[in-house]
Amino acid sequence: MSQPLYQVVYDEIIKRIVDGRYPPGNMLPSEFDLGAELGVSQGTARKALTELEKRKIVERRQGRGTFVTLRTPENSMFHFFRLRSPEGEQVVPEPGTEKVVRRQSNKNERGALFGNPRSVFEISRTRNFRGEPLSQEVSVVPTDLFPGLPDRAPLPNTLYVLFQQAYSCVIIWAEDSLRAGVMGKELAEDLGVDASKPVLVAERKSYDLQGRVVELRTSTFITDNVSYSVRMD
Amino acid sequence: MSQPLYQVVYDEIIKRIVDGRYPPGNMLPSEFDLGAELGVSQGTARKALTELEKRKIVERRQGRGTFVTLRTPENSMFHFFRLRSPEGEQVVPEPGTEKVVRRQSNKNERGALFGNPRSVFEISRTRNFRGEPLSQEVSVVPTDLFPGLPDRAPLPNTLYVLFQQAYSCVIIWAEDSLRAGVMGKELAEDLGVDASKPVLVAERKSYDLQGRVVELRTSTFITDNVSYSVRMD
DNA sequence: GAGTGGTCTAGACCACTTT
DNA sequence: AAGTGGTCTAGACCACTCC
Repeated sequence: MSQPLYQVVYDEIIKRIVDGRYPPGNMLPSEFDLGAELGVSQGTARKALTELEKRKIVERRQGRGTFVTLRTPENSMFHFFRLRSPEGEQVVPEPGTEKVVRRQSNKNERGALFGNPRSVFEISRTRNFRGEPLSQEVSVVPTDLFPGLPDRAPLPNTLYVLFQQAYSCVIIWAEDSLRAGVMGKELAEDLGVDASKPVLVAERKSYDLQGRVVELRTSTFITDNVSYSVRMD
Repeated sequence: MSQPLYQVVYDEIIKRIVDGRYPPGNMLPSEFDLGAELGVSQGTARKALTELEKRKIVERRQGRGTFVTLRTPENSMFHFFRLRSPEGEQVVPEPGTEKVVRRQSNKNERGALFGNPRSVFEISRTRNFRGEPLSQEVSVVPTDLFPGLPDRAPLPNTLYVLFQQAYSCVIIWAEDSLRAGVMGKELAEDLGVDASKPVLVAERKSYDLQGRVVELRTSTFITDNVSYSVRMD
């Protein structure tokens, strides 16, 4: 066989999630039913489901069933927002300002984003933590994938929840590139801090279920009271 | 049963690696032999081995066998050194200066490191990339775990290879806490750059096979020509 | 050809959740 | 009690590596 059977089952389930047959939060058929339907044994269906669980595409609970993962503010924060307080706790930032504009993409954005879009939405937001300025985040997404997005302002704290629930676009992984920099004059005014302040700059590419790059994000963090936590294993 | 059988098998294999019965690079018994010896089926032995492979404790290759992972400069770099060039390639730094001293631990180190050591080695090193200063790294390890370490100077580029091969201490995961900062006067002199330069500071805790914190490391990176890459999934 | 890991099956029983 | 995922077994065959 060119492709393992469990891979075929895996792909088929992804397809059904993408096309809406298994909507977010819904229960999938049992291992036996899925196996019977697709003509494989329970063990093979199980292996596909285990793989899907590892990538957090489904959630399984003994005695209950297997469910399509529903992005919530909690799990979205936990997976994609890596700031921790000095005590090691997850930082839950307070929303600050927000601005959404439609504009032409630049060459870099056009090359990186799915569909080489000429038109993008730019979502700029600031956040605070314990009353102090914490960050600015600028997300750039293709307008094609997210029609009417500016009308939804104010946007939720966690964009990826909106992407899944309103646009059936599920971010499953992302890559950050981190550098040190200085705040800069423009941003310093926005956040009300000194322009020479050192900041942590994170450039992110976000990938969805179908492997498409659907968001480019540049985050600027003030790391006086928080740190960006990375686990390597 | 209180503990799954495959977990018992997993723990037993770890034990055998730690006590030297399965030395680094050596081949383990086959799934069948391992199962027979421990009184479980091949499938159960397999599940334990798969778990060990996921955590990179063993490597498996079809037709060859299962081997205790041997830390090499290559895989050590790949797993624990996250700097990438602008083109996205792994950065291979050039060694700079090196200094190893024995000193008393401070309260923080004593509390965090395994065995609450009063005596530690401090390994300070600088690195360059493409001829430019890149980083300073200061590692702190208990003297008890690494006797005679200063005599081994110059140390290899990748400490973790030495830890495994000379001290049977296998680092399997680590956690970095990242912040932005400024270089500072002292370090600026060492590296020959401006003291006000923004830098990326990474504080690391490294854990070995037995779950012990065996190293605290503070790295200071100049991110003019590199970025610290993080994959979230 | 012998030995290894990789895939797949069929069936059993356990642990947990819901009705 | 019924239905789910979790563990475990025994056995088959395939794909790959090495001798």
